[in-house]
Amino acid sequence: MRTTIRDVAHRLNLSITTVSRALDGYDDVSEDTRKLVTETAQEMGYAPNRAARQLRRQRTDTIGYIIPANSAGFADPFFSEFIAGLGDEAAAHSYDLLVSTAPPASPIEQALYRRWVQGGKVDGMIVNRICLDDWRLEHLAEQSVPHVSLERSLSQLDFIGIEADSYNGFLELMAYLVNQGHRRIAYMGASPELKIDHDRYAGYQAGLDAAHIAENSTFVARADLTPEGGYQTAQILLMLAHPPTAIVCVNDLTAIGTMHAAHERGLKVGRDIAIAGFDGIADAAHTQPPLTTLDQPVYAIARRLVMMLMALINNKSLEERQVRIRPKLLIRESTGGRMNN
Amino acid sequence: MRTTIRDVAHRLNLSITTVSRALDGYDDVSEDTRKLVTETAQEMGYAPNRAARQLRRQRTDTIGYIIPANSAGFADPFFSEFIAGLGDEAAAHSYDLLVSTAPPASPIEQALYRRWVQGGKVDGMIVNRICLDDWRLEHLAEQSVPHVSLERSLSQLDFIGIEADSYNGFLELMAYLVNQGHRRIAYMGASPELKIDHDRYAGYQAGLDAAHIAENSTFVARADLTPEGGYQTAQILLMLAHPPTAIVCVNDLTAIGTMHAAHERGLKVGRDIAIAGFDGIADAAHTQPPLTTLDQPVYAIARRLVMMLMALINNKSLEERQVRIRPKLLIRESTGGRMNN
DNA sequence: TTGTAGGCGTTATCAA
DNA sequence: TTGATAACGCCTACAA
Repeated sequence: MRTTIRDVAHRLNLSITTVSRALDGYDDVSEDTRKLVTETAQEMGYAPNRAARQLRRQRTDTIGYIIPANSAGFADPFFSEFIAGLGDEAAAHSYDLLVSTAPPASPIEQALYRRWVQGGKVDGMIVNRICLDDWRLEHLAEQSVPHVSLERSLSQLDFIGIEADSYNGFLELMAYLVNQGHRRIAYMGASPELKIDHDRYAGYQAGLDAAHIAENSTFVARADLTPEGGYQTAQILLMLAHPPTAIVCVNDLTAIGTMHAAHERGLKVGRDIAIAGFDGIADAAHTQPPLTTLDQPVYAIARRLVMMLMALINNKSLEERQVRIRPKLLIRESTGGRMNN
Repeated sequence: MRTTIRDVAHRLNLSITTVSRALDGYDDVSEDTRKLVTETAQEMGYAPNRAARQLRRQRTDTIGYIIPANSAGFADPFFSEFIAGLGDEAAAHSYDLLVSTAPPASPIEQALYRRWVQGGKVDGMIVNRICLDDWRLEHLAEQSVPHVSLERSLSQLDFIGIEADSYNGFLELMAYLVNQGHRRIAYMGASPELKIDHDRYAGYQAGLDAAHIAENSTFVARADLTPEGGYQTAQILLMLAHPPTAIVCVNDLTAIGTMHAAHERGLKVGRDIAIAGFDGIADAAHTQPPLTTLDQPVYAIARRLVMMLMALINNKSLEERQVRIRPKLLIRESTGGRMNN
């Protein structure tokens, strides 16, 4: 049996009330008593039972995040960085982070939401990998569960969270490539239901438009955000009779796979073909050649999301309900340039 | 207010006892009642309050894992894969996974353990990145909290978990390199307190020994498991008057940084220098050139760890308390070979 | 400054 | 087959 507050109280011949208040820092307890209590509690290895506290306080001091894992054994550094950010910021508020994985829109995911949200296992949720039409956001809004998201859905009335300005990021990237002389630029995206694909594709199109280049449908391909998917799909693009001279990818992992495919066909990336990604994962700086990418501060974004969620949960006012972050174009050798970084 | 079991009972003019038992699948409740209850509960969106259930049952159906994050903004794909494995297997047992991050052996980490373990927030713990002398394992054993670990410490009396056979893996890798004609082989490790560094370094030494090569202390370097660290540290090795012709790295990220440094000095990896890693992260197959590595099935290991922990928590018997996994040598172009994969 | 007592929502024991 | 009732450990009005 673990030590409870009763044990501590009993040892000191005090009431549990006094012990409770001493430990919680109420000011209606004498300094001597407080000191005695905290020391004894420490010594006995007492820590308040979380379940009991939760039941009583009607809050869990826990937030939840479900990793949208499509395939078993996936491994996007984006998530380790994201989770590290969530965990660190949560810990800074003495909150815990509950994590699970579930394929998007699967029954597993729905069961999890039920268990966590209806069962009061979490006080709020973090959501990402948003779809244009996303049941999770609707569900959470309906249940009035505090939540923040990275990216927003179209149906969302009152969006609270952060979004990357993918559109303008891609526009900038496209302008850069056009400026380098590229006219045959391909887009390697992800599932078109994803908000990020939607935005980045739109940025791609706008970039073509601005340069008065007609869109070529054979230059639009979609993979699954993994290096493997990028590798496979890039092969198709590269086998075209008139292949592209540049490929912009929806994320870094896809770009890494794409580079691999290009190398394999004997192309020198950065000279024979330009390839760029999105995310700015740590690896991207160390690929060969280093990868041009639209860098977004994933760790900082995660922390900021938790800060926003904390405010929401505790009914604090939010200075900004919707934060827009412009990714930073890091030009490296994979697109031939050496302008910075 | 969320719907409670009372609401359901009230709506059906039944006692909460009956509702509880109907939902939990006891057989002393009539089929009609059960059907009625489950349907109504579903319709009302009832899910049992977790805190109350935990308090009553004295178990949380939750396991914990603390990511040993040394630096902010780290991002090792090892962890996303590991966490995905933990989450998936936990979910398969209807368990939840509580995650946090803390620098190893920091006060933050200790406070977390206190909150989770003493506070009964988790039923068991997963531990990895084991140090030769690891306070976490001692603490958990002392408190008799169920736990399993990836790797073991020296002080551990009764180790339950999985360990990679790093020693023999490195031995095999060294034999391969020697066989390729390498005599000047460097070791790029991590903190020597880590069990993985200890084992892999020992394997490196044994490999030298077997080939009757004297150890050269300038060929032993240590980084911090990141690409950045590998990059920095490799520069030192490569600037030696007589640099190594091969570098074996303690993990893939370090190897990626090392490759970067080599490229930067104009070396063609796989021809002018051989570089190998450990882990088998997905990226490793798509680096340029593809990275030779000792592949360990991280996702499967994570799942297996949770299975073992489940057995421990539920007092089931464990067929194997200590599992040893031999990593698989994947020879790719970064060491010049093309033998497989 | 300290103590008494009620209840958070469940599950389990016992009685009907 | 069902229902009343007592905990689980904690916090907090209220009383002393």
